[in-house]
Formats: sequence, structure tokens, C-alpha cells
Amino acid sequence: MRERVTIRELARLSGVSVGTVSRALNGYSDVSPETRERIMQLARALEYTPTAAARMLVTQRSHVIGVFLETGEGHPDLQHPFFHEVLVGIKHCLGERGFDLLLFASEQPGNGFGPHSYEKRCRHHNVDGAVLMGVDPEDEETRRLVRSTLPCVGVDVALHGPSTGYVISDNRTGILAAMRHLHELGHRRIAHVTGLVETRPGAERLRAYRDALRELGLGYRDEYVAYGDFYVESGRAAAARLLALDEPPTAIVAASDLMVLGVLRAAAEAGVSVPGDLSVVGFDDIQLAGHLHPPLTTVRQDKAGLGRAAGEALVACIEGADAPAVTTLPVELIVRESTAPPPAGG
Amino acid sequence: MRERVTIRELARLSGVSVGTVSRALNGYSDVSPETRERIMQLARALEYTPTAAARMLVTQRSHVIGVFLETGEGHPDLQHPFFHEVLVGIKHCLGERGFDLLLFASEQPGNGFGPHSYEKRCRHHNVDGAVLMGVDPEDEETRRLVRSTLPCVGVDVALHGPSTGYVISDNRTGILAAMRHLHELGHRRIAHVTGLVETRPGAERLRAYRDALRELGLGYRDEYVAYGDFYVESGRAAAARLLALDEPPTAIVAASDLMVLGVLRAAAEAGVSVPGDLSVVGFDDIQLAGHLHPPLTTVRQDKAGLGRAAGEALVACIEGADAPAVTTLPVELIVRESTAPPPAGG
DNA sequence: TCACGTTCCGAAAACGGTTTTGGAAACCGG
DNA sequence: CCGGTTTCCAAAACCGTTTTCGGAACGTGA
Repeated sequence: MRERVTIRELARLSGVSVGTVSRALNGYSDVSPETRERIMQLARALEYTPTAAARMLVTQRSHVIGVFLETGEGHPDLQHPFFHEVLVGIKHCLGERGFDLLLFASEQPGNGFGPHSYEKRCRHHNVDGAVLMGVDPEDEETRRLVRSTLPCVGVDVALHGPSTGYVISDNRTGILAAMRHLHELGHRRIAHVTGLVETRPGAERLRAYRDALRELGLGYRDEYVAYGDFYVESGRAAAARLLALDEPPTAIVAASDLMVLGVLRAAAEAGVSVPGDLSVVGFDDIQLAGHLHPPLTTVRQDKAGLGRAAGEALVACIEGADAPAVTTLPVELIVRESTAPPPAGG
Repeated sequence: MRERVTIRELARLSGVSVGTVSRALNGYSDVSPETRERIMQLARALEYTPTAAARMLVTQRSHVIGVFLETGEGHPDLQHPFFHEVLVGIKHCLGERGFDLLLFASEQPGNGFGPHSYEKRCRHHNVDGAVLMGVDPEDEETRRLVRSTLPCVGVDVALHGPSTGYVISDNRTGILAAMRHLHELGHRRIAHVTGLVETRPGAERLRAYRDALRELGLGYRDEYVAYGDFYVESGRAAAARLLALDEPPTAIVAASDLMVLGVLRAAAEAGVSVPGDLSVVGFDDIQLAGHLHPPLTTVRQDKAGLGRAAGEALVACIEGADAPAVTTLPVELIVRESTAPPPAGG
């Protein structure tokens, strides 16, 4: 293979010093136009590519953002379409600004003693910042990372630290809108299938459900909240239980679209029709939501927007701004066909 | 912030030379057990983390795999759930083996003249290998990369080069199985909604459709192949046209599950019921396929398996094996409820 | 002519590791 | 007691950049 062409090589070939080559290539002013041009010609001809490692070593900047995408036990979070779409947003935003993404994957360190904790891994690769998804904010590892000065931003996880922030959707407003929509349609017995309540969105959605009940003058019933984990199966189980109640709900708001798939399944199995007998509204508006049968009424999160916001917060912080604030993104209730007035006898 | 603790610092504090520290940490033999232990204690205490850049500079290895995930115009490929699941597989496989993933995102290079082409970007970051998804194999950029000695593997894209291979599903067998299934049910008028035929899977699936027709003794009709692009909307348009034919098909096999969502939509709009009037089978078996209404008959690709296979081929190649061969993964027809015998009058 | 700016560039010191070379001490058999 | 091995470690070179410092050459105004 062709040998790596270094800056030294360029210097030799163009008869100047390496320092000059470096300055020429980096657009410094103190090099004559002719010399610069000559060097750049040569660089192009030889397809010179600077070595990131070398530069990183001296500049202490990598132009790389670390991404932690933790895989919960059972179902890797990575598999939830939500995170996928967020990642798209991150990639775009950061890509435009000249960053690449390092997706941390290695479990045992490369060589015996290597990187371990979040913080170590970041230091090891010298990332300029990090975005965390699906991590546990209470975890000691996490806390150590956000306690450091490395710019961090969490998505859907409340992180606090000197240069740390997070982005999240306006879950409360979303659930409130869903509830009001249902209420307006005439529903009075509205149940909630929660997400993982240990997570921020899961908790916020649940609280909002309760608050909405109060606001609408509906009583809270313990039996009307069924605990899920954002994924399909849990939605099915939850709905099965709900529908078997003596006085089943006429509407269900679920904390994720995936779970309403489960709800739909349970409904079909129980012989109740949606939206005829049961209205359901989801959360997320995943790509497929509009193409399901029936098309889902759901509250749309701007998933790519969350990613972009995370990216922007990060670069702002990297470029010297203060700690990235917490930014909450608006959501939107998308009314489709999975909601309707309750059945007459309801 | 605490200053970075370097190997030199460790050397000073433990009263040995830097070379010794390095050897101790890396498990070389020529350092006494006591000295080694002392050094490692210290390293742990100070939370020493080696700098990847420095090591990379001398060893020429990064323990990082580059990932190209190209975003087609219109709908970013990244958004197709397929790639998402593949990525999961890659991450797992490579993570277990101590690699991290560099997701190339940067559009303009970090600093004016920096990395550009695939090859340059790889050289720049010194990745140990690369996996390519959604790229155009005919593209000059791509060809340059695979022509180099860098271990590469494509997924769903046929790449050829000195140390390049690709992984792909057994599309032919999958389509054949789908067609036979339909034929056994009694269908004789079977249409195909293609994927992007410029892509390998799109082309293979189409060819297999034709071959299956021949094998089953069914004539090929031009009007029965409708061209799509793997995404929902194209499936809808295609099905709309198909269903409006004088002699519409009684069954449709689509090149992706996403497109059958479109097909279902079109069917609903045209008032034809699935599977009563029309059977449909998809491809991929995306997570949601089993939860749709009706649950989809589809040929399942082992998406995570593709990712793992890609990862394994890569490390094999990195560790000195010959060019990664092309590995094709088996698929499986999952019969659910979107297929049934054709209507009596059909 | 002299002092003084500019403009352009070379030399060299980092950055934080790994690896090679060589040497001192300890150990060995004879 | 001596030549030859081992065992353990120090010194230094090197990886490919950036950046600081200073110097040469060249005006330029007095």
C-alpha cells in the first residue's frame, strides 16, 4: 500500500518546513499566497489527509461527540424506534457542524486495563462532548460524568452538572391535550398505561395523567393505571387487565405508540372494537402510527428535533456558553381515527 | 479541573521510567511483579486513563470501526427501521470485541481542508475497518475505499475489493418461499411491489419474483410489477394502481413491510379486504409486523444477525484473515394472517 | 545610514503514549 | 573468581501534528 503521506513529506517535497505546511493548510495568514498555493496543490495531488490523532494530541479537541445509548435489559433501548429517530437528529445537527459521532459500544476495554466508566471512556477518546440516552441518572457512573467539566446533554433523562443539561418533550402538555380531547369526546372513564415510571418521561406522563383527571373533575382510580414499560407486550398485558375490569375504561391513553399496538391487540382479543367501544391515544407518533389500523390518535414528539436540540446545546456549551439549560420541546396532539365518542351505553 | 494524569506522572510518582509504566500497564513480561503491582495500584488510585490518540499514533490501530450510514435523498435511510436493527447487531458484535463505532456524520470537514471522501475520512480517523450501509457501490468514492486495503464490509450492498466483502440476506429464497406459499393457497395472479431496484436487495427480490413465476408455471405480466422504494407511500401508490387493473392480482408480495403498510392503506381505500379479497406478504419482519392488523405474513430477515455477521467478517479481516467473503444469511417465511386463499370468484 | 516594522518562514518544543536498545545487577555453572 | 545468562529497568527515539519563538529579508520614514 502507498505509504501514509505526512506533513513532513509535504514539507520535504515543497521545500519548506513542516511548520509552514501546517500553517498554510490551516489558513494562517503568515504565509505568502504563492507558497500556500504551491503547498495546497501538492497536498491535493498527494491526497494528503491529516491524522486526527496527532492533531488531537496537541489541540486537545477531537471534533467527535460521544454517544451513549444504553441498552436496557430485555429489550435494548436502542431498538426502540424513538431513539433511532433521535439519533438521526443528532447526526444531522452535529454533522452540519463538523462533528462525527462516536457510538460507545466496547464492553471490555480494548486492552485489559483500558476505559471503563462513562467518564473514562470519554477521556480516553477525548470527545468534545457527550449525549446520553437511556442511562440511569442516579447511577454513580453517570453522576461522575456529569460532575466533570465535559459538556453533556441527556435526552429524556434529567441530568444536572456544571456543563450538563438535557432535552425533553413537553410530556405534561401532551398528556393534558390527550385527556382533554378524550374528555371533549365525552369520555369519563379514562385509563392510563404508563411507561417505565422510573424514567423521566414515564413519570411525567403519569403525573400529568393524574393532574388532568383532577383538572377535568374526574376521580382518580387506582385500578385505572396499568404499569407498562413502553414496549408492545406490556401494553397488551395492561390493556387485557383493564378491559377485564368490572367497569372497564372507555378510553386509554398510553405512554407510547408501541404500547397501543399491544392495547389494540388486547382489544381485538377481547372483542372490543377501536374506536367504537374503546378509544385509545398513544404517544410518540412513530413513523408507522398514521398507517396503522385504525390510524392512531397520538401526541407527536419531535424526535429528530430532540436530537437536534441536544446537538445544539452541546455545541453551544463546547463553544463556551454556560451550562446547557434544559430545553423542552413542544408536542402536538395528532387526532386520527383511534378516538371517538364513547359507546352510547358507556 | 484536575489535570490529566499522564503516564509520565505515574512514572514520576512511582519512581520508575515511563517505559516501565507502559510495559507494566500493558502486561509485558519484563517487569517484576512487585513493580507492576505498585504501578497498577497507583494507576487505579489516580484513575489513570490512557489517551487513545497518543497510543493510536504509534500503534496505528484505533480499535474503532467506522460506520457509513448514508441518507438517501427524501427519506434518510437511517430512518428505515431495517438499518436501525442492523446497527444494533453491529454494535453488539463489535462491542463485545472491544471496538467502538464511529458514525461518520460530518459534512464539511472540521477545519477547511480536512476529510472528504470515504477513504479520507477513514484515514483521518485511523479506523481499523468500516461498514457501509446505503452507499452506492458504483460511486467513485465507494470504489476508492474498497480498492484500498482497509477492511470493509457492506450490508445489503455488493462490494468487491482486496479486503472487502458484504453480508446480505438470502433474498431469492425468501421471495421464492413467499411465492410458493401464495401458490399453495391457490393464488395465480400474484403481483410484486418492488423495492428500489437500483439496490441489491431490490433487484434480487424482483428477479426472484420473476423466477418464481416461471417455476410455478405462472406467466409474467408487466403490469403486475409496480415499482416502489421500500417506503410506505410508494407501496400505497403501487397498490392503488394494481388494484385498479382490469384483472387485479389476488395477492401481492412486497419487497418491504413498510410498503405493505401502504398496500393495506390502498386496499382499505379501495374497499378490498385483507386477506379476504387480497393476500399480501411483506419482507423484513420489522418489529411491528406481528402487531399490525392483520398480523403480517412476511419473510423475516435476521437484521441483527446481518449486523453481527458484518462485525465478525470485519474483525476476521482485521486480524489477518483473507478478504471477508460474502455471507448470505438465511431468511424465514413467517406465516401470519395477511394471507389466505383467494376469493372464490378469483 | 539607521532604527524599526512587516512579512514570511525555519527550528524546536510540545502533546502522551509505545517500543527498541542497552546496561546494571543478580544469578549461574564451572 | 569469571564469562555468560537472565531479569529488570532507564533512556531515547518515534508517531504526526500544532504552535511558539525568533530570525532573515525587505521596505520605510527620518
